[in-house]
Amino acid sequence: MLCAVGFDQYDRNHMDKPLERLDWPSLTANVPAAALIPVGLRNLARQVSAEAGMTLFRTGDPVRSIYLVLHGEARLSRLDRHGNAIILQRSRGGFIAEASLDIRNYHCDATVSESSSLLMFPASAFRSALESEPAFRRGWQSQLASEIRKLRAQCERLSLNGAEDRVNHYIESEGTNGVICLDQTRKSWAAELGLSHEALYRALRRMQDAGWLSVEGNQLTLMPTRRS
Amino acid sequence: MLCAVGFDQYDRNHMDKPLERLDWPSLTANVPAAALIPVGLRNLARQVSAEAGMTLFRTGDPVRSIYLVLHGEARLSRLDRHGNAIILQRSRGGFIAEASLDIRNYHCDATVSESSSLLMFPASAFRSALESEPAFRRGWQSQLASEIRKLRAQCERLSLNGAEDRVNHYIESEGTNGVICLDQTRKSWAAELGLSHEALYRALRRMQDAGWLSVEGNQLTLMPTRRS
DNA sequence: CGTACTTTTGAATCGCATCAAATCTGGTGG
DNA sequence: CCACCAGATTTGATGCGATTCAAAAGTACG
Repeated sequence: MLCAVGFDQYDRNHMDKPLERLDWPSLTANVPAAALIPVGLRNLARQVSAEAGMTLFRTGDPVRSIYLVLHGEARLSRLDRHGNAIILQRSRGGFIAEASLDIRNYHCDATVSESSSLLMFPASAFRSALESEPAFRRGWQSQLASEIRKLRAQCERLSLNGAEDRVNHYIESEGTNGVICLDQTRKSWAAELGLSHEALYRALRRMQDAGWLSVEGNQLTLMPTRRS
Repeated sequence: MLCAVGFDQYDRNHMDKPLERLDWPSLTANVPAAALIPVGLRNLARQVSAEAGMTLFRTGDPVRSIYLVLHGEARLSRLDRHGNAIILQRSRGGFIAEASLDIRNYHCDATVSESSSLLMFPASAFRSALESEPAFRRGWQSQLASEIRKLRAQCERLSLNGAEDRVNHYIESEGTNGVICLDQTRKSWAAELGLSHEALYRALRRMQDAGWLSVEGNQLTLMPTRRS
């Protein structure tokens, strides 16, 4: 399912929209991270499209570009010893693999999980802009710190024993006021929670039966009556 | 076991060594992160000592200081709904809670797990130094990125199902060439691995019996014969 | 020497992973 | 439009492994 060639080779043939057509102001409504990019760096961006399953880069590839997901979703993953992919990051409307900016080679694989459009920035120009643009740099540091907090929450969640506790923790930490609208399939969510999809289905069922959770399509609501 | 007052109040009575006595060059041998600190910021540091169990700050406290662990160990933790502490970070010879620099209030508790000495930097001066000192800023960004990679490895580990797989992953990713010297008790390590301490003991036993792991005190060695 | 904590082993229980299978869903091509 | 297909969703049955409770032995520290 994965593309056999790296994105750096592929995209030369598939760059579809000239960059001039990019409506930057309206872009930043859906992709707040785009607002950070200074104008000089914007002009060096290449806009690319990718189909589901395509590979952006692989473990060991040199870090030449920084990717910003405009629409769709990109994922960072690694294979465990049994060959199962473990998802390390999921980005919708933001950067992917921010932490690779200061290393030479990637430590993970990055793929696109649905039809997506992205911006690619040359890594060297990206680093220079961070040096010369204080506002950009502050925003970037803030992104890194925010990613750290998110990952700590993920670790906290994965160290909970029960499936129901993980669901509860996810909704409370990733949602707003006990409500969340899932942006992925349940199967994929199960993997993010470190559960088999069957275990997740059953946990959701139990929580509904206990009157603890309300499910309407992709919108999940924790009932205030039994919130911890 | 936790100290009833915040560290900001406590330390005024317990600052033991005048800062002048700090031997910065020799310090950086054990605490590489200290080498990043520009001289101007060094002079604003307060050196403090803390006994095992003392609290540095609590969830909700305003972020006034940045802590650097010189000797000993500091931990970032949160309580789950059952009242069990979950360790989110463990720092020996480095910064603690780096990601809190750009937020107003802490999201975790920080405690000292053994007799330790630390440096406290005023958060505002720390932020100014990051603005004005390019080398310091680069080092800091690199620290943040490194913390992200470490947390991703931790998430990857916690999403492995078997106890033996987690032990194996820990030694391979935190150790060097399949060898690691534990810097904590096994009980504490078990919690970091998301396991009960009994499960960890049994996993270690099974791995030894299988000739897969060699244990000599705190030094664990994965046998090359059966490395994945 | 006593105390608190870690280390270690045992036994019972519970929950999740796994395998299996049926249904539902969205998207594709005839 | 309908048939079809791949993948997601959902439920059931089974086994294993981790948690839990219990207890003994070892260890560090005052």
